Amino acid sequence: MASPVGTPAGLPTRMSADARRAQLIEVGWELLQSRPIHEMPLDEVAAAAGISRTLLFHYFPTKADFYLAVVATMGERLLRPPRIPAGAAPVERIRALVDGFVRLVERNRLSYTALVRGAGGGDQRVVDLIASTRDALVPRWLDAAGRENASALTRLALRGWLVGMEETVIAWDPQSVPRDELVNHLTASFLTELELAEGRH
Amino acid sequence: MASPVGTPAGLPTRMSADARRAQLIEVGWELLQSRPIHEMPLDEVAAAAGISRTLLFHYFPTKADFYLAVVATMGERLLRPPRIPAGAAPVERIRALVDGFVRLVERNRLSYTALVRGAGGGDQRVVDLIASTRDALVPRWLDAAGRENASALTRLALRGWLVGMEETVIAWDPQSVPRDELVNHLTASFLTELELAEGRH
DNA sequence: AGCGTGTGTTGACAGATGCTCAACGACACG
DNA sequence: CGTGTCGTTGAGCATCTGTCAACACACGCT
Repeated sequence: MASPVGTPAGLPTRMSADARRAQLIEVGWELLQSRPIHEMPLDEVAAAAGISRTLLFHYFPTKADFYLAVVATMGERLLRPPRIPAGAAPVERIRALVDGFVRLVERNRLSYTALVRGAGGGDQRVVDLIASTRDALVPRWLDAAGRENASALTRLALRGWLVGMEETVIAWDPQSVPRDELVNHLTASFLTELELAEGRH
Repeated sequence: MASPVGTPAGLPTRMSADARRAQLIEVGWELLQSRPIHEMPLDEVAAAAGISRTLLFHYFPTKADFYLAVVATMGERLLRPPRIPAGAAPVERIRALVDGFVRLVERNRLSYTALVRGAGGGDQRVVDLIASTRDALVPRWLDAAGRENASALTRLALRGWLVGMEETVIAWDPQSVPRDELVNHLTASFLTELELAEGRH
């Protein structure tokens, strides 16, 4: 067995509770990127961390809890809101958000898909987590566009638009569509969709 | 145990191979609507069908194979293309497609979400199946809009749009957004998105 | 220093589930 | 009536999740 992840050289096994938790989440995250959750035995997580399986259950009562913790932690880390130019026009601010997301996927394609893949994993709490994460995104984008008090239709439509954008960027092949073209289109698409939804509320 | 599903009264156990396969898929489909795949033990499927677990493995070599068969069969049944008015204008034809999908979700919300939920189930073949099903949808919508030879960006954008629409309709709450408003918006949104994508290819 | 308490840690065990194997039995056909 | 094909099954194996009781190391108290 290779030396445990997150420990200097396999020697020290005893850790503080917080450090252990963090390490386990880190290890789980590594493994999750190469295989879906139900193909990831806790045995392997424990082995990769250099501890016994039992200890894992000491920190996370069930496998689902562990999975939820991993997804929640990494979701926060990945979706940390990008900086948007404060004084710029709405177009530029939206473009910044789009560009930020495209860059996110470019850099972490594997991680990101692994994260979203979890939505179907089956655990209701994970589904809810992803749903609420998406919900939280809508006001942020609305804010960047300089809108407030959006109608129900607007919020619904933008939520759908965001999911569509996710899919678009993930399915995007840089060889057939240049990056600029993608970002331009998505930016214009968002603003158009917003106007359309607001125009008839 | 209740009388097996798909048999007259629990009496006859022996069936033709095709009938048995169909019955098992039907049973699996019923159970899939109330819980995700990995919470559906094959024991229960077998019990619900009134057969032994072993027989299930006789027809489907692995659980994943069984699941794939269920998703494929039901996907075809659900996504049977709706009739679109032949001579009508593109707007009306797109509206017909949108309306058809909304109705589909209205009638089979549970089934539909159960089906898509499988995307994350982890089996690569199921993921591919759903992806290719979505891909196949793009030309159909393009066709209804009277477009051909779409650019790569157009196809990519519309694929994303379709996924966004899926999400929108599933998340739609009829109490806060009237049905007409939803259909109108989605119809206009599609056409706008199409124009936008084509305008700069 | 000695000792006890808290807590990180573990091996052994139990229950569930995917999957295999060898055999049984009913129906068709010569 | 014999024979073989094929639907069917019970028993068994391997893997994985989750439990339990006990061990060991650190720290506070006298």
